[in-house]
Amino acid sequence: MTTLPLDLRQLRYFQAVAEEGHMTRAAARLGLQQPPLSQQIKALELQLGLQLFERHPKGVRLTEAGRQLQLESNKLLQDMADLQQRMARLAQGERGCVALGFTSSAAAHWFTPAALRECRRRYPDISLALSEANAADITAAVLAHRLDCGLIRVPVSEPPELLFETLFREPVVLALPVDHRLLRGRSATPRLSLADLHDEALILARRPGAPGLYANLLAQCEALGVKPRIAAEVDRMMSNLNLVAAGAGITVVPASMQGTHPEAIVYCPLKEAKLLDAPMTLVRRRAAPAAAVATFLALLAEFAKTQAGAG
Amino acid sequence: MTTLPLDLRQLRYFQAVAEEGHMTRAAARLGLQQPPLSQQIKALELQLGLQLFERHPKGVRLTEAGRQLQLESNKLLQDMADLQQRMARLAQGERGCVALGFTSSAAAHWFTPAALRECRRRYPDISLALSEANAADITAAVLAHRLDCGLIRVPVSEPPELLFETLFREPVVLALPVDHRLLRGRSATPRLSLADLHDEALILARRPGAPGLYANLLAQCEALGVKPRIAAEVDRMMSNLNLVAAGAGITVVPASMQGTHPEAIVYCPLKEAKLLDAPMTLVRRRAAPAAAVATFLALLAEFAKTQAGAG
DNA sequence: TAAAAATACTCCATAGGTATTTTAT
DNA sequence: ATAAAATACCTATGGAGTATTTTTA
Repeated sequence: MTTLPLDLRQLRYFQAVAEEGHMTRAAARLGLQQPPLSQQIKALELQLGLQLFERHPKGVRLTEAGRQLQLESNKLLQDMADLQQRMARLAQGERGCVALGFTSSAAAHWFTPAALRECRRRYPDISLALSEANAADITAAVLAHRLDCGLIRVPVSEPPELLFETLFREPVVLALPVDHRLLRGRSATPRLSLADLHDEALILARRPGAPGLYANLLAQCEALGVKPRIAAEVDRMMSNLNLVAAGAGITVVPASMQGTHPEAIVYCPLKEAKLLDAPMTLVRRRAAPAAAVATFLALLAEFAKTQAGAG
Repeated sequence: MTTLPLDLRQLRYFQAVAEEGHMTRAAARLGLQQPPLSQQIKALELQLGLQLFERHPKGVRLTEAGRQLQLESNKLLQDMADLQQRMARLAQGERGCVALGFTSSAAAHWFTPAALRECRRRYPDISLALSEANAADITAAVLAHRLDCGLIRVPVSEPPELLFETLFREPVVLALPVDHRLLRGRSATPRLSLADLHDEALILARRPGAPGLYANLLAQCEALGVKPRIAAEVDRMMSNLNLVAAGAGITVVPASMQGTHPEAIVYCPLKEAKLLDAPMTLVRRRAAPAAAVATFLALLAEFAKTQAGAG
């Protein structure tokens, strides 16, 4: 005998009657008439094979079995309501999981950690799965649904299924040792030009698998006939600045990195900054994202506006 | 917006589809056709505002939200099944609560603790609420639903709403000190008569509120013109035997107490035992008892038969 | 006798069935 | 081209409403 499953509706009705101790009042509270309520209670008693209420002329009273059911079904109904609540939060994007990839250069910008911190603060039930990789791998992972979205600088390829959105562009600045000759006899932070780089010792970060900021810089110099000397090639932008601070040469960095080694480095605006500025690019699939991802993307967009103002 | 409650049926359907990864197979497993199943799944997705499955040409696959729902609803469905199971056990009388009262003389008989022990062994989920009181209080408590049933010896009143059932009758025996003069020059345990009590030192247990065995004994003696001397009055039957063992006199006890102080007391059958035998009486309401009480009563009846054979 | 619950019936919403179309590989 | 899911439409079970009767203190 495979007994029929319990009916949630009947349990809810039962709860109402148990609390009111009165069929008619319980029916009113439930927004229905007394007879169907009596019927459902009776059906429940029949199915369980238990008398749940003693009928008295001024209402009903729980039997021992009824009291037992009340105790045990209360928890169940609560769990059910909780489940519904959690699902609603999932649907509204207040809960869920976002898989985000970023390049090391995207991670280096204060925007990235700040946005993630804000997401955790505002949406503690959105869990962020973070991973760092180069732009090509991130693009492939988003395409393959292994990631929901990615933060990169310059896209390396643009498959039609993906959307590349520039969150903001960031100007670049020249970084020079405080005692560099280009600074002598000028204002504290003079506006310089690419032409000033001619014959200068230049420090570059070359990222494998991504034609980044420095490829662009060299192309622009070549277009102007300017020929800097490559003094060093390193693998992280922060290393550039360490070398500049040591007086090994000059470099170009996103403006957001200003402030590193303030005692040893002077950051100067560059006339051609617009030609060189570094984008922060969001990669995502064109298809509508899951709700939690949408929430995260909205937060990123909002934060990007903040950054545009601040930059 | 008070969202509609979740539908358990849809959750069960969802589980089946999630496990099968295939609408048609899941429908077969659930004993229905594919279209209504698809409809219910769609309705669930619509209500939650979440896509639960990705539709593929060879079946369906859970989305991230679907996986979440699966995890959380699994537990809920399990809890629901458990609740149903527990209620079924309540209905079948394998679980529940029995409030039992007994007099101290009922408790003194091995039958009572043995029956309770057996009940605990066979039905560990039936909880026994035990209380000791005199027969009058027990009768009143059963009448007032404070107790489900009671074990007493001689009923003190018999309200029509209550049922008094003699589980078994127990003969009484005479208990004499081993060196008593009635034993001299006879067989080891001679059959004695009430007439032999004439002028003997008799030890009685007088129970307040219950005309018990000893009131009956004195009445029978009087009817025969036999006049024993009352040597002592105590409040527990066991005390009688202690005094007999000390040689203070003789007494009459239910046969079940034979074996106490075997080195000092001789128990002799009594010719008039039938007139004096002590009943074990079950008190209960005439109305049909709760299932667990019925189970307990059945066990008592079964045990009483055993006792009848053993006695 | 006067409340509250139970019963008798009616109606309709919807779960489920059947037939068919659409979809995606 | 094929297997699976979606859609369209129909049927019927049963939940809920209305009117009435029964119950019990």
